[in-house]
This record gives sequence, structure tokens and C-alpha cells, in this order.
Amino acid sequence: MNEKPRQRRPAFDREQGIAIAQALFHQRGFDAVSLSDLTEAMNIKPPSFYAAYGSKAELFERAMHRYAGENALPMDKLLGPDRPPAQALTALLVAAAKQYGRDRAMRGCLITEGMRADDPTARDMAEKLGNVGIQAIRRYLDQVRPDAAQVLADYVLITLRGLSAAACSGMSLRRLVEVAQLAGKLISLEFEASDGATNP
Amino acid sequence: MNEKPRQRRPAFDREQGIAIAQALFHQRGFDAVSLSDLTEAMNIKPPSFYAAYGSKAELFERAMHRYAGENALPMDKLLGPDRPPAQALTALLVAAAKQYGRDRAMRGCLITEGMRADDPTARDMAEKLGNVGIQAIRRYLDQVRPDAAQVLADYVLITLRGLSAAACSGMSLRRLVEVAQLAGKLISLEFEASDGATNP
DNA sequence: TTACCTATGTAGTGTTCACTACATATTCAC
DNA sequence: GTGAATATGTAGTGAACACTACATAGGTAA
Repeated sequence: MNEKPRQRRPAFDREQGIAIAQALFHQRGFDAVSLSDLTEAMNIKPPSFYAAYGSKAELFERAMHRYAGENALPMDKLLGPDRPPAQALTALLVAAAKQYGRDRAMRGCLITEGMRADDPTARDMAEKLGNVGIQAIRRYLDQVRPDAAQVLADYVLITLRGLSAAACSGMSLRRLVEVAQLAGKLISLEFEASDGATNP
Repeated sequence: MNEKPRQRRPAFDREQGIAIAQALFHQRGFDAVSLSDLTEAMNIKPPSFYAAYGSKAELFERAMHRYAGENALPMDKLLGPDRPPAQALTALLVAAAKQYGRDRAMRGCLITEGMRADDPTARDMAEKLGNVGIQAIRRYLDQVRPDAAQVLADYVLITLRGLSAAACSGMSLRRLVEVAQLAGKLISLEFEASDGATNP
């Protein structure tokens, strides 16, 4: 009696699913994105979701990796040895500010904000990934400013976290960049003050 | 047949309930504290909760007000006209760092972190309360540094948000205070540099 | 004592959450 | 073409969520 055959579309694009998840997680944060949000956006059903990604947290990790791959600040170039340290750190902060305020719908840093998820699994994943970037800054400062590497790395980290948080709260790109430039300028002043007589 | 009469304890202390809620919200954040967490900690049942506080969000607002009343930074004293502006701002940042890292279980700023709640009602309440403090800083800078009040206020705000976030992630009190002192010192350098010849 | 009002406990409401058992449609190697 | 492996849709799971209808106990004032 009018047996409608079960419909099934061909296999969906898993990489595109990660891209969709990345956008959703960046817009709303891990906790605020539900499985039905994800499956609706990907146009799949929950079993396909779990067959492909294992769990919501695992997909979040993949999305963060994708984000890091395509959006991560080019530390190697920004913190290269061929420019003055103060200038390199300023460039890092300004680049971060520009990225955090670029897209009106996806503000702040996906990984930095992921560190505040309520879900402990997702939070740990984000912290682990974020530490990679922090340690890159720390290594750089160990080389160029070994006397104050720790406090300077903490200063940069806290400025980045503040920039990301302010971006999420809607602060304009212009203001974010101005603060990043000011923070960089202040580092320069500190370097000049403690440098003594290396420059004219 | 063994009809156990319904037990009922006398009316509970509503103010103490707000204090309990303040602690829970500060430890875990608005979204991560459930109604059963609250009613269990207060040793009451949900109907008593709603009779007393209206909703979870309204209790959060009361808890933030309580927090502001007992923990808010004494802006009037910190930003008084009797001390150099750079010193006043440094004192503000250091006081915030000390408060954010003081209690091992209740890190960061309850209101600042409340601005990131997923619940839009709670988030709006926190933003409204946080703006009061931000505007106090802005007014102060309008008086002492009218030429750069906006960017300086944004800088202080972003540093405070970064300090709160880092505190929540477990950064030690010592490191938080060191960063606050460095940020304050950098502001001093900037003030001296732009001051020209007001000081010897 | 008695009547009344408020706040309490019991016991739910419907919704949403992340996640899954199972049968079947698609796909691919051969 | 055919069989096997795989991923899909249907339809649900139990748990947790914020919140509430209702009867009754406690406190208060006469």
C-alpha cells in the first residue's frame, strides 16, 4: 500500500562537514552548537555524523586543526630573526587583532575561545592546541629576551586573550587594531628603555 | 498505613542563597551551573527556588550585584585625582590581577566571565553590569588623557579581560600580577614619552 | 483557637541533549 | 552481474535541562 522506498543520498563530503562545523563552532562556541545544529547544517542524520566523526568533541578537534591550518598566525614569518623583536611582537599582535575582528560572524579565536568551553574534553583539546602557539612565542622570547621571557610571553598571551574576548563582544576591528598597535608600541618603549645604548 | 507526614523545614535564608549561588557561578560559570546544583547547594526544592528568585538568570543577576558590592575594585580610590594617572592605572590593573588570582576555586571576574555565557539573558545582564566599570575608566581617562582616552580605555579593558581569562585557565597569582605590573609600567613609559617636559 | 497566607515538598511537565540499534540502500571489487 | 562492505535513514534511548501544578505544612494575626 503505497510503500515509499527509503530515500538515501550518496555519501556526504566529510571535509566540507568539518568546514561547516568550524564555522558553526567559531560563530557560537562549542557548547552552544548542538548535534542537531551540526547535522542540520551538514544535511545528514546523527548516525552518519557518528560514523564519520566519532563524537561532537572529536569533530571540534578536527575543526580546530582545520582552523589552525588555514588561519593560524604565521609565527615563523612574524617572529623571524630578521626583524627587531619589538617590531615582530607588534606585527604578531596586530595580525591577531585583524584576524579576530575580520569576520563579523566569526569573531575572536576559535581555539582561544574553545579553552572556555564547559565540556572538559573540548576544553582540554583547545588548551593543548593553544599551548603550541604559546610555546612558539615563549621560545622566540627565550632567544631574544632571555632575561624577561616569561613575563613578556605572559603579557603577549594575556593581550591576545583580551583581544579575542573583546572581539567576541563586538569591539570594532579598528579599535582592536589600535589596542594591538598600542600594546606593541609599549613593548617597544620597554625594549628601548632596557636596551640602554644599543641604538643611537 | 504508615502515613509519613510531609516534612518541611522553616523558610530558608534568601541572602545566604544568593551567596551560595555567587560562589557556584564564580566557580563554574552561569551555563555550567544547573538548577539542581543550586537547589542542592541551598538545600531547597525547585518551587522554593522560583518563589524566591524568579529564575536562574535573575538569581545570577543578584549574585553579580552581590559580587560587585563586595568585590568590585574601588575605582574611586584607585583612580583618584591625587595620584599620577599612570600610577593609578597600574594600581587598578594590579588590584584586578590580585583579585582574579586570589581564590583558587573562584578565579577571574564573575561579571567579565558572565559576558561569555551562552544564555543571552545572563550575558546581557553581565554586559550591562560590566559596562558600568568600563565607563568609570573611560570617564577617568577623558579627564586625564582626553587625547587618547578611547584607545587607552580599550587597552585597559582588554588587559583586564585577558587577565581574567588567564586566571580562569589557572595562571598563578604571581604571573598575573607581574603582567599587570608590566602593563602598568608600559603605560607609564607611554605617558612619559608623550608628556614631553612636564617632569624632570 | 482559628482562619488565612505564604512557602514548601511531591511529583511531575515538555524539551533538548548527545548518542545508538537496526534494517536497508548504495557502492565497489571482482 | 553479484556479493560484501559500508554508510545511510528511521526511530528511538536514557539523561539532564529549566521550570511548574497542586496539595499541604508553617507562621502570623485575630
